[in-house]
Amino acid sequence: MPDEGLIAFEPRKTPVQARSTVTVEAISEATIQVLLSQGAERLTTTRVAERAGVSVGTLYQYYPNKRSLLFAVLERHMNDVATKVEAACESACHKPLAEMIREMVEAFVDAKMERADISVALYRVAGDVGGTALVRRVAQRSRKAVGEMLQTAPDVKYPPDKFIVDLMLSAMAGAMRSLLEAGPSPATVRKSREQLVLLCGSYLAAATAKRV
Amino acid sequence: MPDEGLIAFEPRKTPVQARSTVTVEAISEATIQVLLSQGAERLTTTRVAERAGVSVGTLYQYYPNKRSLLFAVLERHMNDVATKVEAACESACHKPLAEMIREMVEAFVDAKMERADISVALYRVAGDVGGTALVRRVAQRSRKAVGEMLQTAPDVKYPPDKFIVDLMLSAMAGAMRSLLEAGPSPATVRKSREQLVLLCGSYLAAATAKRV
DNA sequence: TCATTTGATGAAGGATTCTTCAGGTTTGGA
DNA sequence: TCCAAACCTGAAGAATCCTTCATCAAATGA
Repeated sequence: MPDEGLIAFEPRKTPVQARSTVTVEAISEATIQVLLSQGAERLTTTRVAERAGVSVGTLYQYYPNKRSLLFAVLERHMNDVATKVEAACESACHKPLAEMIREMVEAFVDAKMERADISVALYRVAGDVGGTALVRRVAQRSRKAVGEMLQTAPDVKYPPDKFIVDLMLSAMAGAMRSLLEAGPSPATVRKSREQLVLLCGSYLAAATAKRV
Repeated sequence: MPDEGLIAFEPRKTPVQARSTVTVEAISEATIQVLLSQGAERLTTTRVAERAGVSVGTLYQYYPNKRSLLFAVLERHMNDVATKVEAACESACHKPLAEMIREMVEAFVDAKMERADISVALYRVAGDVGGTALVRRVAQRSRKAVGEMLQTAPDVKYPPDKFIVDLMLSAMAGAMRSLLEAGPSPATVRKSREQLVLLCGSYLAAATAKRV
């Protein structure tokens, strides 16, 4: 495993004036753009700064190094998605299983699509940057939320264990990734959303039908 | 999109003596090792050569550049997996749907696990190197094989369209990826294999139950 | 045996990249 | 108005990295 965690990831300085808040936001956005237009290999601190319309020095005032920049962008996006999934799970408690799954899946798909560009861009760096660790940590949040939601389903005899929920979520994420990377039309997205509901729904129905 | 295809990917020279065959194999293997131990960012032609026990010059005798090296390793692995899935599909023709799915899924899981290290290593470069394009091209082979297999199922009224097969395969691949990256125990692999059969099986059963 | 082809070497050129820092500009409040 | 804090700049040092090529070693087969 590549050494992770040995590098300072914390932001170096927090914006206090409005001016710098704009700058930091611009850098964040530029990171996505460069990632999309040039790829991870050609992503350079200088290039990001240029695209953001600031100098490299400015970038290093807020991020101690390149990895921390990528890490921060990745972290923000993943937290956004996880938060929305959690909210959906909360609001779907005590409903029938089928409805639960629908609301959860649709929240996930919508969250991803809201900033499809970010999602696609980040697939390119999730491997480095201690990405796998972060992905797992955030995935666990979703797993927990889904698990707790399922406990409250009136029509579920044997609530599935962590393992099953995990598998379902990773399958859903995998299908979503493949979809996003293909640059789908709105119609395709709608259809995929429906099919993902069916995929997760039929699996969970089968997996909760009898004791495992 | 990063510029792909503008670079020569073809091997520069094909081994003719036994000596060089060994060398090329060693380089290929060293690429995996470096990828696993150092990560994509720190993968260097010099480092790969060193690990392989040869000099950089030798590496460049067979691969015109770094990307072609990664591309070749990625391509070989994906073709291996796709070939095994195709074989499974062929042998499962005319059987009941449930059996088809089982054989296909198990072939996929086994193929991935056979060289789990390679699979994990390659997730780290699939984003660059024109990987997404390659992944899509190879995925299409599997999709075609699965689609044709399903045509012969005696208990399927409405054979699913490409779209559905695609979604199922990407979901399966996504779950498998998440599993592999977690470094699973043999027991976990067995259970996952079973659950993946259930996931794909219940989805396809649901998706072929009525006209879409 | 020996000439030809194949394979291997690794120092060095050329190009990028990450990161710093000394010095300048802008902002906000006293 | 004026000063201290916040913010920005971009040239340049130090470290890698990719790739080539002139040169040497091994194998092949006639």
